[in-house]
Order: sequence, then C-alpha cells, then structure tokens
Amino acid sequence: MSVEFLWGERAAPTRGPKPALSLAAIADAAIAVADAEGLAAVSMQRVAGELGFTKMSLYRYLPGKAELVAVMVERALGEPPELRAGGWREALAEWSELLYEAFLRHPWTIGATVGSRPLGPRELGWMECALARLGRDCGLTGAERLDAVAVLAGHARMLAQQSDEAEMTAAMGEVMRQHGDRFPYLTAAMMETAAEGGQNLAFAFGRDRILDGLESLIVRRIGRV
Amino acid sequence: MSVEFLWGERAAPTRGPKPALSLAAIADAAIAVADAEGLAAVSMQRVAGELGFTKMSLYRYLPGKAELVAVMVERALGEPPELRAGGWREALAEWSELLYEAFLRHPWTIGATVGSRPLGPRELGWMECALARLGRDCGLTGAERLDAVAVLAGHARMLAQQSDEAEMTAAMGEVMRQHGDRFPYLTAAMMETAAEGGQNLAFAFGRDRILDGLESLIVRRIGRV
DNA sequence: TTTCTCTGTGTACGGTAGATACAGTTGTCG
DNA sequence: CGACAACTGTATCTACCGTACACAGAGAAA
Repeated sequence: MSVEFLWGERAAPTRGPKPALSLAAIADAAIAVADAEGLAAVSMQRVAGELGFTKMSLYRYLPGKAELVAVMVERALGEPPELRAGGWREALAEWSELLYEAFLRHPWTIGATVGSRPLGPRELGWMECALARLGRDCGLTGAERLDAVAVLAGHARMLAQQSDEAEMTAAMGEVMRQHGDRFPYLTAAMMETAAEGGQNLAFAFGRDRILDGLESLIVRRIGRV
Repeated sequence: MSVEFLWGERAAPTRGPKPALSLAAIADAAIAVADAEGLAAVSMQRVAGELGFTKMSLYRYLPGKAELVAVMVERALGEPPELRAGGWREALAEWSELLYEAFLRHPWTIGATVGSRPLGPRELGWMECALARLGRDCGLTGAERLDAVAVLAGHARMLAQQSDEAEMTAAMGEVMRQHGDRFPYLTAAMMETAAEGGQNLAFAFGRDRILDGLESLIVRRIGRV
C-alpha cells in the first residue's frame, strides 16, 4: 500500500488515448457494490464488470486493491463537516453524531478502517476539525486531546456497528433462550431493554457519558467548562 | 456460519478410526499463525500444514473457515475473569483493563470481531461478568447498563488497535511533515504528545473519563456511587 | 469375520489478486 | 504528413484461496 497514493495528485498525461475510466468512477462503483452487498462482494472483477471493463484495466488507475479500499473510505467519509458555533461540548457532540451517521450510511467502512493503514486527508481532516474545537486552552495535554477525540470516534464506530447487526441480535436471542440461565445479569438487562422499547438512544447515551467525563476533568483542571 | 457450533458439544463417535486431530489443536495452531503473522496468514492450507495434515482433513472438525475464526476468538479471549472485590467502578476499571490486555495479546482478535457474527459463550461470559458488577441497583436501566459496558469494551478494543499501529504512526509522521500545515491543531497535539513522551497512559485516560461520566450520571440518579 | 462408520487424502472447480505481454489509439515532434 | 512514443484496455498466465466430492484405509460393533 503506497501512502503517497492518497495524497499525491498524479499529473494527467498528455499523450496516448483518453482514459475511459476515472478513479472517482471506479471508487463510486465499488462503493455502490459495498453498500448493496458488503465489502466482501467488492473484487476487482466485480467492480470492473459493473463498469463494463475487464479487471486488469483497473490497475491502470490503482496500484492494487488495498488502494481501492482506501480511496473508497476517503470518498465515503466525505469532507470534514462545518460544525455549528458553540462550546467544545456542543461541537464534539455534533461531530461524533455526524461521524456516526457517516458510518451508518456506509457500514462497510467500519470493517475497512481496522488495523494499520495509511490515513488519507479526509480521515485526518475529521480529526483536525474535532481538535480545532477542543482547543489548547481547555486544560488538556496534547495526548489527552487526541485520546478524547479517539474515544468519541471509537464510540461512534462501535454503535454504528451494533446497529448493523440486526440478525446477530436475533441469533443471540435464540442462544439466550437456550443458555440464558448461565448469564442472569445479561438476561435481565436484555429483558429490561426489550420491555422499555427505546433503543435508538444508545449512541447518545454513551456519547453523553464520555462528554460528561471530559467535562468533569476539564472543570477540575481549569475550574470552568 | 452455524451458531450451534460454538455452543453444542458434539458427541465423540465410537466407531471408525481415532481422530488424529482435535478442535483445540487446530485452533491453537491457527492462533499461533495469527499471533505471528496476522489473521491474513491463517488459511486452511497453512493451518493444516502447520499440523502436518492436508487442508481437507480440517473439515472433519470444522464446517468452514468462519467457524475456525470463531473458535480462535473464543479460545484467545479466554475465560471471563474473576474480578477483585470492590465497587462497580473499580470492578469495571479492572475488567476493561483485562479486556485490553487480552486484545494486546492477540491483536488479530480486533479484526476478527467486527461485523455480525455469532457470539460464543466466552464473549457473552465477559459481558456477563461486567454486568454482574454494574448491578440493578445502580440507577441505570437495562439498556443503559448494556451500553455502558459496550462503551468500555469499545474503548479497550480501539486502544489495543492503536497500540498495534507503530508503523502506521511512522507513516503518518511522514505525511504530517509534508502536509502538516493543513492540520495545525492535529500537528500541535502530536508535537505536544511527542514532547511529553508518556503515551502508554492513553488507555487509562479514556477509561477514566468514561467511568467519570458514568459516575456523574449515577450520582444524579441515586445520589451516591 | 463381516459390516458399517468414520478418518484423512487426492482431485477438481470456481473464485481471488496480480504479473506480463500485446494490440490498438492518440498526441507530439521531426 | 509520417514516425515515434506514450498510453490505453485486453488476453493470458500463475499462484493462491475455500470447499465439494469420491475414495481407500482404519477400527469398533454385529
């Protein structure tokens, strides 16, 4: 995986035939496949076929599949958002919600952004726009600010992943019916949840707890929010 | 992927040749490969070769590769821990740290536990032993207790993943040197971090913020911890 | 001993990523 | 204009992957 690929703009060649494809068109076709059938369905063959070309033609635009996935992620993530005016807490709340929604729009990005990988400009841009609001005067060190943003991002990622797992929850219900007695506290919590009904506020709950925790530390450090 | 596989004990056959392999031996060989070279290096061929058998022999013990990975995860996770006595906060702090260390021991489990998958008894057991400490009398609803534990688990997973990415950080440093001016706040935070030195407390920082947030909610709900 | 079941093996198939060689197109320069 | 160089997409090839299936041998039950 070449890091430069996500950052460098390659000069458009002047000689030779006009390219029939483009990086953007390839990425969009791949994203459409991933949205519809998951990341596992994205193969060079499949994407090229979707565009009416042979798979090897894609290698004129991309060094390999890893780069394709990286470009897909960058495109699916979108430009970093313009956050509403307000304090750091409101800004980070909005930021994490937007990230959460981006993950929901393209659930495969969750699986595509695990492990070591080169970060593209947009992924860094999202980090930047959160850090811009958690400024240097909030009483947190640089490492703490980075970690605070990472915790929020991790929460958005985890909750988006959970909401993508309807059939997993169904399969788990079957298991719980058979082995529920081995997990009394888990069973109780799930029964309560089912009785309450409202489960869509799971993301907001965790996010607000994290922000509560940050706020209490900041208050301890500088005496105000 | 058959859910029953992780839960059911298959009866040992009485007739025919003695099995030369065992599920445990296969999983251990696969885990050794994954620990050394990553999950991508785990193929039926490779695991069977490691044991001195042909790949097709593995299918006498496992329906397919998905089940192999599921068994690997269950084995690598280990039995749910016995948490020290104490309040919910100390217990959850220890719990998330143990989970974090389990992820560090087998970094590939992070990538193997994304997306919809059948949960095994140990994965549920870990949830159970955390929920047992965040009891019904803490003022949180069932859904809130589940989400609180999920946030802590997600944090452990995310930080374990980050610490596995030394070369990613290195590659990012190169990128920042070239395009750092586009990300001033990110650059500042990273410079500060590098100057401070101590980055191993990143996990504890996030964990303590999450626990702070939970504590402040519980205090609001029932007036005490 | 015969029978039946389970074991591990060999072969085969369709899928994957990717290297390489090649034919056709097209801009630039003599 | 003609020759050349650069670039395109295609066809072919290798090396894997997971796994379906048929089969020979092992070994306990009948």
